[in-house]
Amino acid sequence: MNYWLIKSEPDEYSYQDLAAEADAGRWTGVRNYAARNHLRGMKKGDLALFYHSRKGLEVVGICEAVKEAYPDPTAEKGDWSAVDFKAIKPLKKPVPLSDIKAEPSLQEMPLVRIGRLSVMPVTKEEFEKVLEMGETKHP
DNA sequence: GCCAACGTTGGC
DNA sequence: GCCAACGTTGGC
Repeated sequence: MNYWLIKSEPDEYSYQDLAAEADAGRWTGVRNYAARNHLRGMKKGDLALFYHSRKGLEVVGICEAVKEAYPDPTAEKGDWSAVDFKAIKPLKKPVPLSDIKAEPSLQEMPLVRIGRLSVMPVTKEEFEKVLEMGETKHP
């Protein structure tokens, strides 16, 4: 079991959009090699924090990988990957980036260190700490 | 809207 | 193969 954090601009694809999907939502559009390689490392059943970038700037919910990396159908050329996720549960209280930056145990997260990375691994400890800050128990 | 950080591209 | 220039992302 691995843990991840995925980012999306809520104007493009929000957690609410993912939660509204009948089955699972397709995570496409990654055009960054580091992020793509992380996508390919995901296994079915892995859990991910869903973060709203640009607008919101907060972790809003938890989702689960239900289909492992496959060729991104939105990529006209190049070697890119997509992963399917389903929403598990929203956080009772979204955890803003400012709180993550203020939490000493979360300073090593790529979210804090490498702002532009859109898919990143997080440790079990980091994952659970964010859930605790969002007052949601481990699903 | 601006600017910093990072990745990618292209000239040499 | 190096490095400068450019483009994109994302926080502020």
